[in-house]
Amino acid sequence: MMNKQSVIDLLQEHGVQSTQQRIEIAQILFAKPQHLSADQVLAKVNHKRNIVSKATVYNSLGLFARKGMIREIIADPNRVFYDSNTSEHHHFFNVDTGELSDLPNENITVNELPGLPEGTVADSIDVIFKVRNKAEKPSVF
Amino acid sequence: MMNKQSVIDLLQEHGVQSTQQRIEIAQILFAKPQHLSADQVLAKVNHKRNIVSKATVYNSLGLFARKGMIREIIADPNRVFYDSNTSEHHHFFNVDTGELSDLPNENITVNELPGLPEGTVADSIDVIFKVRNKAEKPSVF
DNA sequence: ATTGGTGCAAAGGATTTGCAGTCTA
DNA sequence: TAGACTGCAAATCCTTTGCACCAAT
Repeated sequence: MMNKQSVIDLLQEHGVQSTQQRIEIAQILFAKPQHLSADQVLAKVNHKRNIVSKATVYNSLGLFARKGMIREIIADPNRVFYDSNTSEHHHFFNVDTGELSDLPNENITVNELPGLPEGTVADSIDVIFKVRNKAEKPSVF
Repeated sequence: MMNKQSVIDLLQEHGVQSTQQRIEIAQILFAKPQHLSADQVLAKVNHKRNIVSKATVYNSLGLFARKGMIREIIADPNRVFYDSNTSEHHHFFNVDTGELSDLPNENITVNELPGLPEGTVADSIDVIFKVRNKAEKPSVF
């Protein structure tokens, strides 16, 4: 678990005012590289006692993502995941279980891009490699 | 606009029973290669008169996607897009406007994968290249 | 006739919002 | 103290569901 002072420093580096709740949330996120949904963060933060409200968790995660502290991963149509690992890498997404895992970056190459859409600049690239459980026989609807 | 008989054939090829509403929806989708959300499809289908209900649009889009007629694109946390172009290709997503556009496939290479997660098999790969509007100055929250 | 499809409205789940109270700088 | 942040509950938005009616084979 990242210590409190490191978290405060991290917040400041990213221009985010540090508050009790933001520190709690950041400590959960940066405990290790992981993918958590807002609800999962809420559950972890409030595991011991109720320290942070749902609204604040959502607000903080959105803020952290905008500030580049964490990365938003859109893979599951039902919820957004936040990744505390912002280094270049991509993801496996298990469509059966909804689990996300890391995909080493070396295996994906994006060549020179010919033309971005009119009047736009590159922001980021998300690669989602979808996998299914092997055992499950494909459901024949 | 794809004619009615072609749509009926397409449905049959994919093992989807053809009905009035599904034909209406498919005609919208396959009018041209495009990315539409459920609500956009609903609006287009019912442009003239109310022919199809919201539930049926959602059901049909889900069915078409499962059957491989169209492709589901998860890029915008707020809604799912459906792409009538199922050939190998990826997407640009403008985070400012929420617009999706095609990214020619040649520019992305996925090398051999070392290890998929335990007990899983490959399903598909989605690459979302996020872009921002050039003019807009980055908002400094 | 049977089975599957549709429509409606209500339910559901994730995320956001409004506003009063509280904390940080 | 002023401005920013938080908490709570209500509000929103997209999507799914339950169930009665209708259509396709």
